[in-house]
Amino acid sequence: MAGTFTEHVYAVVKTISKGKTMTYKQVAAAAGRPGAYRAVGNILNKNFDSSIPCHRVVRSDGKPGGYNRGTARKIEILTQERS
DNA sequence: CATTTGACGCCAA
DNA sequence: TTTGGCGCCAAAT
Repeated sequence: MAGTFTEHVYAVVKTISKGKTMTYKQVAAAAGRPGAYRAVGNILNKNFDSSIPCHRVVRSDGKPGGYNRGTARKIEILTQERS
């Protein structure tokens, strides 16, 4: 079990079911730091692990946000899984 | 060790 | 309703 906030974020994102999406705030809250939604984005940004569906994490505005592999790619994946 | 950055979020104008 | 500015946390430099 990870004791660091970063590891918790990874675990939470991995928990997101296919076709589902969670906001950065929800992920941060689930990780134990509801106010660290900023850090969540920064953590995922540096994360290049394909085992982590970081593309399932979106903004509260409904916008996809960003993606370390290209925002357009993220939108495409989300559209595919959401269908 | 201190400062800046960054895939955000919410409030005020 | 839309735009701008401020605040937050963790990691990188």
